[in-house]
Amino acid sequence: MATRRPRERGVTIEDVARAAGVSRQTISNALNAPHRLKAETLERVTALIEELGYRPDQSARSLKSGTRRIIAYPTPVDDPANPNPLMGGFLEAVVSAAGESGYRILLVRPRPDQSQEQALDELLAARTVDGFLLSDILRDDPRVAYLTAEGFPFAAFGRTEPGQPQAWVDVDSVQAVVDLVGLLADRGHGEVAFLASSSGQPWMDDRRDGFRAGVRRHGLRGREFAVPGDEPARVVAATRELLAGADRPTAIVAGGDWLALGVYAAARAEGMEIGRDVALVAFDDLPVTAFLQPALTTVRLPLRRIAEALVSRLLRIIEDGVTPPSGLLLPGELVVRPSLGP
Amino acid sequence: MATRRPRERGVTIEDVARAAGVSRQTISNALNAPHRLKAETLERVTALIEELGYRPDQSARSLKSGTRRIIAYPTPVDDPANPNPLMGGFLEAVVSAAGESGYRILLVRPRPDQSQEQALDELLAARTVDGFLLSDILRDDPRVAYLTAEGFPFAAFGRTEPGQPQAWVDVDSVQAVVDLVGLLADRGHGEVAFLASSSGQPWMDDRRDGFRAGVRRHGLRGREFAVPGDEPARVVAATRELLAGADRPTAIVAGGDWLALGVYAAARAEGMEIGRDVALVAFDDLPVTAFLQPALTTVRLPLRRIAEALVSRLLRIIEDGVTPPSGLLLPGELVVRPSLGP
DNA sequence: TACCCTATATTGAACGCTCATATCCACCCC
DNA sequence: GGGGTGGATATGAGCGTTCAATATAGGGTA
Repeated sequence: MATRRPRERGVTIEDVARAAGVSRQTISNALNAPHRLKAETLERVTALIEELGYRPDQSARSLKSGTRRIIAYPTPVDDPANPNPLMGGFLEAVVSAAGESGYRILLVRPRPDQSQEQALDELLAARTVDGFLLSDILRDDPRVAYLTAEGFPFAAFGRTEPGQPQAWVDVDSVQAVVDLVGLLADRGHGEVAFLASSSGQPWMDDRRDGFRAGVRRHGLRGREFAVPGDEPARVVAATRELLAGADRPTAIVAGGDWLALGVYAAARAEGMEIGRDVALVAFDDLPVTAFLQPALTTVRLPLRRIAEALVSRLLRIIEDGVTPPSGLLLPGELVVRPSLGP
Repeated sequence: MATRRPRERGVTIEDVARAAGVSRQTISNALNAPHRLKAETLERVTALIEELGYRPDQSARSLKSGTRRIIAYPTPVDDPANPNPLMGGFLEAVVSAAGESGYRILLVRPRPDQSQEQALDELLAARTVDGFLLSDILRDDPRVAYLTAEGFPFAAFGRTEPGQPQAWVDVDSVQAVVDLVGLLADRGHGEVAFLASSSGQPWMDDRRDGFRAGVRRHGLRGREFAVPGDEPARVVAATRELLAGADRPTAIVAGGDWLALGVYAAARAEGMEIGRDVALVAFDDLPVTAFLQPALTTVRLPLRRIAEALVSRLLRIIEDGVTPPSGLLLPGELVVRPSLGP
């Protein structure tokens, strides 16, 4: 471990107290309980705090109060071949929502030699953070199990198991896909296909379930195709096969916009036109799809609301010790565009 | 402010000391200066630490040592119409690189009523972090000016001014674009156009400079077009105009892959084919471009190396007080694909 | 034997803050 | 005038750690 230069100490509460001719506690009160001070004292002290640029040391405050005002977010591993373009926006929303309440977001990632639980444990045991925000929740997620066992505050983007704290927020993907299928049924499609990637993203299951439910509800004939992996070449190849087949569906529900991009490419290669020869609907509303012609009908995730709900639920647990009795399911927003056909 | 339940205190150094029948300091040494203990004692204490699950409280440690082992990263504002899909990968690389040395990344964002400097100041004055990692550096960036004035450690992804600390890392975009233009010159193009967005991203200037230098070097005729903003519709419209014009260029250098997406769409609309009717090269290597046909020639950013260099420079400053004498310019990686033409 | 040096372990203080408690003072009531 | 009341401020302690200073023993050296 390298030599560490202790950082030059800043102005402390003692400095301000001396300068103001009052005690430490009065300064502390000026910041934490202003109503306890005489108006005149408060004004004088506040001016002095401002002038000296005093800010309470976060570590000292934390040590005493046991509270860090920091939330940890284990960053999902980002597949370089299919990065999540919504990550930036989601993080931004989370950081803003947390910031409103004076909390900050700490990014975490297990070291190569560490399990996910170990990485969480390190923060938890060292009392570095007040709670965790989890995303990309798996069935039987080990992180959820661990935090539940420790009784440590967390909120999850994605559903937790029945026995666990229901501090989750999720998008009602099932309903959203049912609605998408409904749009297709309205336009007279009878033969629809679902395109999934088999690379095991947890959310794909819900979307598939939504497809099945939608097909059943509207009495359509539904088939399911799995693309092995997310690489564009494979997606395009698999989709071309689907489009070139004899029993070609009249409409495709893609499990995500990323897959839909492959459908556009495949259709072009096969000399077909989306919206005319085959209808296409998808999920995620990735901004890049705005370059597609015709524009893609898809489902937009309410990222801002998700972030706000996650943070507010987590803070309820941290600050008031109240765990929500049930999860929160937010609706996806249908964005109807011409790929749906006439 | 809401009532705060102090978190249940964990096992402290005192607990371990009592259990081991030694003093606090011995436990502290076992972790921070193991060589000072007799082998036998060390073993016994280490086992006990493990058994009791003791982890030094980060706040207490910070309070005493003045060091936080946390680096702040002000999250760039993400334009929802053109989010940065590389953000996730960059953050991941930064988090990993910092994690290697035991540092964590704290995300920051000014509150609506705050300036950027104020947001930094809040962390700096409250001694919440040891240093800053900045990206999207502007000319005369106020954050750089502020941190320089405070003498506070920072490293920047993007160049700082001559008078300021040269703790920056950047991609040699100028050289990369010169190389791109070289590729076009090799293939006999004489009439090339540069497509920039005028929404003021700081990196666009370098790319434009690279274009100018490349054109000069290779004796080509170069024109420049500015797209007003990043919205796909505008990009496509502007590009169509360019392609439909009488003096259409034979090759286009797009200032970024995002703009190149618009060129593909425009070419299709105009009945042209990229690589045959017009050559196209761009910058960023966004993963989505893998769906484009023909594939795009572009420049890949060495994000992992950038992240590692940034973190190692920052830690040098924080831990050893050594500011690098000059910035680090990393080469972009040319990725040649068929959009370049035969 | 006296002295110093090294290896190992302990003790007291301090980091900067906030909590709980104590003090002071003016005022009011009977 | 004794005693209570309440507002404003001060004091002491302690959060969990590490640093500096100090103790103790054993061994080598003069």
